[in-house]
Amino acid sequence: MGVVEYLYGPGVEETLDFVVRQVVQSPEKRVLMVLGSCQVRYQGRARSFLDWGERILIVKEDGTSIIHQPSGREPVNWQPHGARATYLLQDRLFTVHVVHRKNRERMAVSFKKIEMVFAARMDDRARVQIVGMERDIVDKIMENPELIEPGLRITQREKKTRSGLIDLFGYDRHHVPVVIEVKRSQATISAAQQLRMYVTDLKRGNDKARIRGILCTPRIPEMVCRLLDDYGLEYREFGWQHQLFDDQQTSLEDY
Amino acid sequence: MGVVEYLYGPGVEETLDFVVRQVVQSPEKRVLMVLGSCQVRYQGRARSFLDWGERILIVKEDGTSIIHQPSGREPVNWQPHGARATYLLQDRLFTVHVVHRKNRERMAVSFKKIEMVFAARMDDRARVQIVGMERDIVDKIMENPELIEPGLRITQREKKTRSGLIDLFGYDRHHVPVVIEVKRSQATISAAQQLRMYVTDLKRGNDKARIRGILCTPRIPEMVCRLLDDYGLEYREFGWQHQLFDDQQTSLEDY
DNA sequence: TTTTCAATGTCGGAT
DNA sequence: ATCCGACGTTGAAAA
Repeated sequence: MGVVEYLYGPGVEETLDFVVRQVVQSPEKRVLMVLGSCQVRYQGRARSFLDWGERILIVKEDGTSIIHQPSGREPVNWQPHGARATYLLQDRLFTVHVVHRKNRERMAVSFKKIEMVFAARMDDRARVQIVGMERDIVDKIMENPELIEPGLRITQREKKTRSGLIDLFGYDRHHVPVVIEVKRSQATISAAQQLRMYVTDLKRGNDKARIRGILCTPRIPEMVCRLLDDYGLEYREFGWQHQLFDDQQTSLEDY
Repeated sequence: MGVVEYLYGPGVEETLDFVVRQVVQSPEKRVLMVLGSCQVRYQGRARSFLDWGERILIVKEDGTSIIHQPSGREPVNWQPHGARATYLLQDRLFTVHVVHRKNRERMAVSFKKIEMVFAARMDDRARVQIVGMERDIVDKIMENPELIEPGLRITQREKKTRSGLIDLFGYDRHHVPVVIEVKRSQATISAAQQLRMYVTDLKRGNDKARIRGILCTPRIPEMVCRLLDDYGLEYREFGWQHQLFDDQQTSLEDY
């Protein structure tokens, strides 16, 4: 990080001065972090109030603002990118107003005590590379349709229907049309319905036509299974962990 | 915050020593934050790699670990609560291994340069109070069904069917059964399907029975509207912003 | 811009 | 523990 400026245990005036100098008036974008005791109000899609407590506030370069409590993955309050933060003293509290004009939302964070504040220019041009998403599973099936069943031919990917995009479309060994819907994690009721709708759509104007629907997913709850049955649809167990590579178990044991 | 200890620009050995003393061996749970240049690997439900860049790592009291880039609301890598962090030097890198045994997942963060590291005991017992969630809208309709239409009577909330819980159930002014599905934000295709399934379920064994289905939502896309039409279902515009209180616009204008 | 759908979704509640 | 649905979901891709 090119520059990291910070204050340890500053007063509210000192904090405001620091933020104005290091973030607001800085020629380069900076990420701001504040640790301290604060209260949070939010108004927008909903409305919320969070009483005093010790938290971490981060205001990012793109306006994203998040407030983290000492536990939990999700920020307790936030504004997404595109928001704008302004800083001021209000009733002897260091207050950050984060306004998202486009979304018509705003959040106000008021600190009565600041343990630490710091501003950093962060250089990060890397983007995370992920393997194991739905796209990868679809790729794998395209490549080798026999993974689903012998004789299966895939002819289209992301085939359009009136009700959305079909993941995979093709014909089985008896030339019966097959619709395949892929889910990377446990099958849901909604996935079953989605598949059903695709099949129904394709049958339009030819109601007695035989069209198979297959839901490919690593796991399926009882209820979803019943639903598929009711709709005359099928299910294939298909998890990327077994298909894409199978070294997960051993390497996890290392710890 | 009772205690906030920190180091500015420490070396990797110094960092490890600090973390062991302040976090691992601390009798009280602490939240750890590290700013610096790191690389991240993840393996579990999927697999990912993130090349060098300047980021913020937070390891919370409950094991939650998140890595934030200088923009975006979502952590670029993370582990949810229940994970456990261990700290070590590896190839002259300060490395944090976060392992989630239950989920069979792990994440490794390696720092080559640390700008700042600090550990804080955070006291936060407050929980956010939110108004404007689906529950609140359902409450409002329960209280005054006329908001939906004159003569409507609600008799059941969270009525069970074979395919799930119906938000609201009752009878209209002509004693026709009505199923109401509430969505706090824009209606989705899946919501329309859900409602349809509820109505179908209730008709079971009495297929010609008239049962109305109403989707209550503040906004509905064209396609969902068509779907509802196809299924013989209805839609009522119902946004909590107008119904629960109506001072949002004026107060947002203040900024 | 709007719509649609995936996500290492996370989280809470109910069974 | 599994299952189910909401979320101030966010984010990306396509229309």
